[in-house]
Amino acid sequence: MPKLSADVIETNKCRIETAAKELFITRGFHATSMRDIAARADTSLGNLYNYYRTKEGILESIIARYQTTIDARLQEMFADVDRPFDAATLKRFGRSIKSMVDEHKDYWLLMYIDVLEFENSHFRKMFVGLSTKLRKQFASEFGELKAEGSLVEGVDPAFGFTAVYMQFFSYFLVEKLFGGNRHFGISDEQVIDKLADIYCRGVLNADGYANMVAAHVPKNRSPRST
Amino acid sequence: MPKLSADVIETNKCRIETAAKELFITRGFHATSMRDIAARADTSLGNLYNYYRTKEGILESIIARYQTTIDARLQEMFADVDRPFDAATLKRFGRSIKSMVDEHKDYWLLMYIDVLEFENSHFRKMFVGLSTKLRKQFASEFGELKAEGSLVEGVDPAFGFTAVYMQFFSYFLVEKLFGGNRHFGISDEQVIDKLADIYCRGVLNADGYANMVAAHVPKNRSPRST
DNA sequence: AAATTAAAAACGAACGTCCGTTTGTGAAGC
DNA sequence: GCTTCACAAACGGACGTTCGTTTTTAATTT
Repeated sequence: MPKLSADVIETNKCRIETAAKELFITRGFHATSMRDIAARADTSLGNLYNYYRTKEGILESIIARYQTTIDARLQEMFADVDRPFDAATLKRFGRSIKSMVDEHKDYWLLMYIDVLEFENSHFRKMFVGLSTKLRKQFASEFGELKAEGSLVEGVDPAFGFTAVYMQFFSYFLVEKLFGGNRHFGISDEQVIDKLADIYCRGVLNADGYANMVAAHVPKNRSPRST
Repeated sequence: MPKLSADVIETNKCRIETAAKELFITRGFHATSMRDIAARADTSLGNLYNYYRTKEGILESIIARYQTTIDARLQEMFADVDRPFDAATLKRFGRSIKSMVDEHKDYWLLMYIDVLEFENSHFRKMFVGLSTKLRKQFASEFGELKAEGSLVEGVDPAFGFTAVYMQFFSYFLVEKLFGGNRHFGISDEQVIDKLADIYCRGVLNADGYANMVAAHVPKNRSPRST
């Protein structure tokens, strides 16, 4: 009764969406025609409508497919953060964000398309309640910091982590998508280092900061260190 | 011999560009037609081509007109910063950025149009060499901080100011354009306060921070009472 | 294993609409 | 009275989508 296997259908959809994505991010959604997409996907105009109801349906499918990839990637990055305001951990986190922005540049361009042409309707959930999500994610870590008395009074660690997360994120977006070209004046690696230091110093009190530094000297936390 | 006075021409161009801008930012550049623009500007389709060579010419004119406005606004904001890492000054600066983003939301949407459809060619200069510009802008202020020995060792104040500037800026862009909806979990005013505090603490050393606080709290409303 | 079959998939022409731009023709201003 | 501005009609093409037909497909029957 049905004719194409699910695998083949998936392969075809992938080919179409890859073609569409490449066109969308280089010339925008409205400036890309269904004929362009068909040609680049090596199929016919009419056949696109066997897979998607409308042109916008293609965009939505691309975004949905990406979303799960990005979500998994973010979870992985968060799982790697055991001590949120340990400078070395924060630097590692910053490098992860750099990789994520680099590797999924297309996705973030789609986000801007969404902002402009769909009032960010597909991506809105990316930022709403962000600090709440992070507070839950790091509930035990933040609790520990508070219990230790390592935090500056009046500074919420969930706020601090949201801030440094968004700062890394915005920095690399500007660098990769806006042609920032070292807009902070130093290399990406140095930006990560300096930001991590500023945030640790801004969130941890004198005791907490000293403990953090001390805890990291003798310990051999990362297999990467020599 | 020209026929319309320069004033009238300017007025007409303004009317056309205002109409075009409103359409561009609500539905995107390619999704806006010259007919739409003509209708909203209360003129005829053909007449648009007496003022602009192409549709893209309208966009370029809008951007150019805005650019001078924004540049002046930024200069004004910077001029108001006498002591870059005084918490109260930094908070005032944050509120300025909030106002600027609020009042010129259109401009920043045009920036995203530029990123997507023109590879950011019109806006690139906004970010290149940003920290260098700020270093020049605040040369004397930064020098003074260094001379006083108020700075944390290894932290460049020009870097710190670039970072906090971009942080404020990105935060409000996400709030206004991406539907962030208090994505830091607290009000804009509180975000400004907390970020300013974190950055002051991250950039100034213990002496510098104490001096800054003392210099700015002449009354007995002491934040350090506990 | 080969032939049959009916539904799904591929296709491209066709549809109606809208696009950016050009052109020609009066109206208005120095 | 010549130049410029305003306008609407017109042009050629491209748009997203539909539709009818042909081809492919995999299960079913020989």
